[in-house]
Amino acid sequence: MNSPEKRELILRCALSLIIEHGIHGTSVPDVARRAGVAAGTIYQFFQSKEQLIDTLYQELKTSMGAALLRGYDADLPYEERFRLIWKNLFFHFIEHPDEFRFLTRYVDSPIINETTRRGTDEYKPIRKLLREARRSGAIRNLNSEITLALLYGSVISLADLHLRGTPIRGKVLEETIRSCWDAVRGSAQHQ
Amino acid sequence: MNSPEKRELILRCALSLIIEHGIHGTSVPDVARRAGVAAGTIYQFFQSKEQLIDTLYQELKTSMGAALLRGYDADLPYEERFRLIWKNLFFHFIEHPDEFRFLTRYVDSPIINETTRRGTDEYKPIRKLLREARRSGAIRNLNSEITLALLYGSVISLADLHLRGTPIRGKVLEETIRSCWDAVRGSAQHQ
Amino acid sequence: MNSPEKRELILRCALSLIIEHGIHGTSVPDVARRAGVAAGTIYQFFQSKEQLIDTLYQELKTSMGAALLRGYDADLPYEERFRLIWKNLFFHFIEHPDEFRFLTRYVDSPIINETTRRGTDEYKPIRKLLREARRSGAIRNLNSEITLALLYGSVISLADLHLRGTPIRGKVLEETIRSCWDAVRGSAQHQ
Amino acid sequence: MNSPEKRELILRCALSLIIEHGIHGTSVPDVARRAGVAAGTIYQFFQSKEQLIDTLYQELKTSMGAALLRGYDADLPYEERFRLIWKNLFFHFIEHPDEFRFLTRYVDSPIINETTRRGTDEYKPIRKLLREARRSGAIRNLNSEITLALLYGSVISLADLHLRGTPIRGKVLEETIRSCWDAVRGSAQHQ
DNA sequence: TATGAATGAGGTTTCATTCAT
DNA sequence: TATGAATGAAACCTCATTCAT
Repeated sequence: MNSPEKRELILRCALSLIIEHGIHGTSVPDVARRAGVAAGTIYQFFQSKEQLIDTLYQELKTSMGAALLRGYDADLPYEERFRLIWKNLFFHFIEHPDEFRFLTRYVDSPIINETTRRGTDEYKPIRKLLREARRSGAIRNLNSEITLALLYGSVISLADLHLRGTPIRGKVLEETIRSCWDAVRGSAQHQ
Repeated sequence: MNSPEKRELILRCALSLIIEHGIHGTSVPDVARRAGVAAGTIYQFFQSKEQLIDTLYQELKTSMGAALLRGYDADLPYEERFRLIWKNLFFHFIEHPDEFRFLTRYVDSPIINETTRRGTDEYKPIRKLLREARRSGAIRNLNSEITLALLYGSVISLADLHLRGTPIRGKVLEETIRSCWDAVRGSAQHQ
Repeated sequence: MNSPEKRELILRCALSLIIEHGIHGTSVPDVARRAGVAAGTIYQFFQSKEQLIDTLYQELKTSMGAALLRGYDADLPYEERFRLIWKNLFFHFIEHPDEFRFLTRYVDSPIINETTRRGTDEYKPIRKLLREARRSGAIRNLNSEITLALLYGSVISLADLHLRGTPIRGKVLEETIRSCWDAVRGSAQHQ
Repeated sequence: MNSPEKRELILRCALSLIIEHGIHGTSVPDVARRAGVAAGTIYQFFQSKEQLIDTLYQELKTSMGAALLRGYDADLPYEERFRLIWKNLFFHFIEHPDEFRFLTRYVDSPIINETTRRGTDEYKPIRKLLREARRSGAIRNLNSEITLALLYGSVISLADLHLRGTPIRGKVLEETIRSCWDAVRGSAQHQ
């Protein structure tokens, strides 16, 4: 196993342990044991436990940011783009539950470095989309930050519900997305 | 200062420290120092640090549950009731930012006892309201769990936004609530 | 309840708790709870936990010393006196198991004050008896300290056995005492 | 220094400190200091202070059990076997005073795990010897448990006396052993 | 580069003791 | 005199981190 693979393995094992027992309940030797390496080896890749967690946070956020824009096409109608992003985020979350839990649980944690948390703005393209749509009158005349919060909040909330055992798929999923779109669009004209 | 007051003080100091430094970053002596008592005194009121945190969680959840239904009147139209609850929750959160942060940050934390977390169902009256409204055709034909998630998720998300510096009040607040109501109501008939 | 009675109650409760959980496992509040007094009250009678235990040790040793000589009569033959003392000690121990356990378990404990442990010599009359008997040729020609150790060791050992469930009474007890007497007397002439 | 050696060192240092200051008066850092290791190191070898003490008890009991039977030969006459065992135990105790103190002081302590205390029966071969000797008429017709208690009690008692400054050796030792043998043998026939 | 035994600072918790009531 | 809440020193123990191998 080469170095990048080992690094990834350590991060994955840290993630699963943290989801199970919390950051506080996960020791470096625990991570080492699950990854099948020595505790010291972890310090070949990460300066400290904190930095490992920071790195994990960054990578998961980047991964989410990439998923967000999968198949994005600026030529599609606003509603289609909204639906695409909503679904990209939703499916990314429910297909990677540990990443979802980690990102939402620790987003505000003092354990995550302030600069890491700010990091890059994963939602930049969405902000742009929302600003354009608003200007064009395609969606409700609301501050884009608010619209983004409504969008993001609804996905988080429903992914959580799904993972807790209320399945959201098929027609229910479609109706749910329509509901979110109604919130965003308001009584604005259709494109 | 009598005993219940001291107990409350300890809980309040624990809350503020946990918001600042996380549970992990808050030691019992830290809490004691801020509360102006000896470390041992905390163990007069709580069996352990864990139980202190559990108690905090329970009390904040109960307090939120009470705020939720302030002024609730089953004779009001559905939309009014929805607006009332939305605002109750929103104002409770933005007026008690630490409680808000604590409840949302640690809802899923392994630090919170499983039985404590389940506890009583604060949202029971809302579930009932949503079920009735759905049956009567006043809102979108969506599983009440989903509607509740949309409602709760939007409040969380917007309270968070507000506390991060994007003020939501006045007309913006009204439009935001209308947006959430649109999501819930869908194309259903007005009452 | 007057003061001396309360003092005795505290000592008795301390004794029973110490036998159950050890000195280390018995806290002053524990003793207070069992005695039905406040923790602070114990400090009206004893300067410290250590001094309470010292006092307990002293009183139990004095009580044992008194039991030892019950019915002693210097005019009796040596064997009779030996039998009397052996039985006095044996019955005192098996009738007061907690006192027995405490005295034997903590005789050498660093918890007991050195001066307390030395204290008065409970065995003085016995030493005298053994010296006389030895001089008179009635018992084996062995250092009285050794004879005393043999006597005391055998009682301890058999009281322990009895309390652990091997009953020593009736003819068995008689034969056992005879055995001890044989050890002490040796091939010396009968009186 | 390799691991087993370090483990043994820790046990030996714990033993000497416990004899000096009691279990309660011996802290884990104390043991670490005397052993020249860090406090945390002790937890590499033992799960807890309690388990360290349990282990110590077990090892000393095993060591005593081994000493007991040194040179044992079932072909020797009963008296010789009795003398051998008596001396084995006596010399083991006076040559390892700390082990002797520890074993006798804590045999009944609630600190020692119940299962540890029961453990293996170190005296099994002696019980067998005593039963045989009794059946063959070589010793007094007394329950073997009682005879064992007399034997064990006398050794304990005399080792204690010796260690307190009354030397028992040479002719005195011989006479003392004869005394114990007289107690056991009674008026039974010589072999 | 990888190991894992060792470290020791710092955590939680206990409990003998005090003192205002 | 009696109380028991409060104290805070000191206990046990964990675990992020280091470093000789």
